Amino acid sequence: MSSLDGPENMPAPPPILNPAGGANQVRVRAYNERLVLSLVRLYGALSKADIARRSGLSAQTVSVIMRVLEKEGLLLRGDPVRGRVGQPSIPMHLNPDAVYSFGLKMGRRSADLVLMDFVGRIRMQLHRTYAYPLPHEILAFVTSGIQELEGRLDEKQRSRIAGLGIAAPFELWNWAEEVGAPAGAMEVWRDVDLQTDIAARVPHPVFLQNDATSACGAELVFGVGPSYPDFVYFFIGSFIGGGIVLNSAIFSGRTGTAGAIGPLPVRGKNGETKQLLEIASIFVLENMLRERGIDPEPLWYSADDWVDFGEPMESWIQDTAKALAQAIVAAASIVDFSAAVIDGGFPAWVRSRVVQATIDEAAKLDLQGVVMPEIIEGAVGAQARAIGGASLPIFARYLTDQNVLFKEVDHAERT
Amino acid sequence: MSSLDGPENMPAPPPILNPAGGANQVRVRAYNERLVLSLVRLYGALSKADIARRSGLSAQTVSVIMRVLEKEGLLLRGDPVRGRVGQPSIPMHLNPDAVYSFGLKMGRRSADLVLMDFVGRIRMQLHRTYAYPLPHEILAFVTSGIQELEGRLDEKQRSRIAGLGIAAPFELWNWAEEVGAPAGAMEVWRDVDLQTDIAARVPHPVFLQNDATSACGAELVFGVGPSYPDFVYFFIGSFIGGGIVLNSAIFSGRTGTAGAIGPLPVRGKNGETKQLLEIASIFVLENMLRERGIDPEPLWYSADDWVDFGEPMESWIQDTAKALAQAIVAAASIVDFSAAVIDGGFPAWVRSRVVQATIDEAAKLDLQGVVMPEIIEGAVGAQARAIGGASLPIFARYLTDQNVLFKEVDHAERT
DNA sequence: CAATAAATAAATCCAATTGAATTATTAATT
DNA sequence: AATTAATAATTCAATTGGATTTATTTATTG
Repeated sequence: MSSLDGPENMPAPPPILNPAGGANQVRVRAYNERLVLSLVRLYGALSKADIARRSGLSAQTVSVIMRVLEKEGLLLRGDPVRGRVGQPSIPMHLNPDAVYSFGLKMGRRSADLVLMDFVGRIRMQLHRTYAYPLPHEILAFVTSGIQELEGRLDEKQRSRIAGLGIAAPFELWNWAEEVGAPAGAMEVWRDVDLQTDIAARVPHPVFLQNDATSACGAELVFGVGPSYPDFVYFFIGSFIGGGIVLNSAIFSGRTGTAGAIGPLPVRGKNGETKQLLEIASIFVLENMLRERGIDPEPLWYSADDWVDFGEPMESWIQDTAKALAQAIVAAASIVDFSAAVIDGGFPAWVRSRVVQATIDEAAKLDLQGVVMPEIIEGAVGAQARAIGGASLPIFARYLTDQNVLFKEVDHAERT
Repeated sequence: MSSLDGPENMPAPPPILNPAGGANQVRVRAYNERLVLSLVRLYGALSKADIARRSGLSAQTVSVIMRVLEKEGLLLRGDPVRGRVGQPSIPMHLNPDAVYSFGLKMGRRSADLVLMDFVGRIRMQLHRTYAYPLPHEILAFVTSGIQELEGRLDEKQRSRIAGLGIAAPFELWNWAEEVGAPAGAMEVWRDVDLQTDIAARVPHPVFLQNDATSACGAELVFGVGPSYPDFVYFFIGSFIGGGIVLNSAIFSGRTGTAGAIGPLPVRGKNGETKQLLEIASIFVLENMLRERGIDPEPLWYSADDWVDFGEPMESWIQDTAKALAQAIVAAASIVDFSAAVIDGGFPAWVRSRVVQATIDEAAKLDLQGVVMPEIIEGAVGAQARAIGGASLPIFARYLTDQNVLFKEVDHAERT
């Protein structure tokens, strides 16, 4: 009954535990430094004494660590806080200019390259639209783009670039026709290893993650994450995708596709079973517009700048909300998420209407016994994917997403 | 857009990070000791050099740690392994008698008390059936039972008892009538804190966990866990319940009910929407038997000893398999589980037929785009809940479920 | 006997803690 | 207004304790 009946009949079980799990002083210091930076990031600004209280470390230890971090330029001291008994505390905050990171969002209709600083602000960006993406064009965009953006930095700033994080869809060759690519044009992507190809042309560490997962990560770090320890996330782009946050950490799963939620079966308008992505994707809206003779191109110029497309958009929002509501109930039946977060490559006013419609549709469903999550808007917006991508190099090097000492980095790194 | 626009407009975000997250030497040693024990447990037997390689620690460190653990009686040395060049290695394994632990499974129809050893073998057990559980009877059963079992141990053995782990259903008062309890009889449970009440009467640390989650934990540790890093688990008791394993660790969620899966909506025989627990629970079979004038009592005498109930059981297995198949597809759409594990309070031959029927039913569903998990039988069996309960004190004190240094224990401990 | 691997003893290193001292402030009292 | 007490932040110096490094011993194969 048990697999532990003794050493003799053990058929050498596979190694599941992290093989490099041991702890020592060097790793402890590295971990504590990341912990300090992460606490400062989470709270915006904290004094040494604050950090000592929150980390459980001694004041002396924190003092030493933070002095080092300040000397390295990662932390800046703010104005002393007076008004309370005792020596005034000196809040320390992240130096926004201490670290920069590139984020590349590559999509089915457009690509974005952003330069993000240490506190998550976008400092520069480039945007490009296309009918469909081709490897050599993407490569050219990212290499020339990085060159251009780096050209606007001085030597010192360039030395502070932590790397490039790519947010890209998996299996681009699927559904190529639905987005209007010529048959077979996307097949080239089957043999492309974007991470390796870009790493060969860029003098920085390169990271890669699914685009929706990246957006979810941005929401976790810069959006509603601090208020919700776990949530299911939907990002409506030309295709809908998603992500899952558990215990304040991205859960990407064995195959990296956890929370993909695109293929989730939902009941369509006429009672037929459809996949979520066949309803709640912007390409569907695009096709609806085209059918009615409306030019859909403005969808891709700038996500923050849609015009009101009237009836067809109204109809798309309704369908999308119905499908999202069902997906949320299904997810909530498996895991007791505290929130369902909805964002997308569209303006805030569209997002707001999608969310409200989803709340209304969810109320119509049978919720007996289900712990329903709060259905809320994402706080990051259309650039979430690029921001999430740009976060990858920073987190890999300076921050910790959880209080885990020796977690294996689940996104491979190439230098 | 970002929540990090500066310290001035931060409304003090809630503390999500573990407040006691700092690392120091004492904790490092405690962690490394647990890591060594966990590696030995996982592999059955390992030499010091093996542990050094697998943990990444230096040979000397491992040597010191394991000598201490051997001195404390937790590890035993096996026969030297010769046949290879160099000094023969000495495999070390857990001393089964180093630690004992009580496990109490309290259900709607029966209770079990087991004494488990350090390697997960049941050494003694008591069983009791009832029409429905009442607090004072459970308390009497556990206190007298522990007294009786401890009486069979000598003084030295008694001193090695790590604690008592309780596996019990949440919200016992729900569905009371369906299992034949008189209306209102289960209401008393609303005000009972079983953990506290038992802790007051038992001289050991007491832990509490949902019964299905406990069974899932037993499967993770003593069953298929070593072969599958993540799986969704179903335990068919008088009510069906479940659990979720992610990254080789139990995920119990914010409210402790993740993977409860009982209220999952599924389509019933006649196309109507039902909750999973209304179909795939043993109480349903019990009622079917009673309707046909068959005495259902043998269901509860011993889970390993059912008679073949013929047609009604056949019909129940079919219904159950249909519902389980739908639940598995729903779960797989959210998380890319590598397996769906089915076990229950019934004999292995029933489990085997349920699993085969579920595999057949799943094949009939639309699986387009879904990463389907392997549907397999649980390896632990009917006692999984009690074993999982008994594991709680052992894990809390001696082992680590993941390579997480300072995880907060998610089951409260009372001494 | 040479090569190899396991195991361990001794010395060294390093980061966290402890305890005491310093500094800067507010609060209370004269 | 001046003085004293209390409090809190920060840091210096000494200590602690566990991991690593280096070197040695032991046991085996070929």
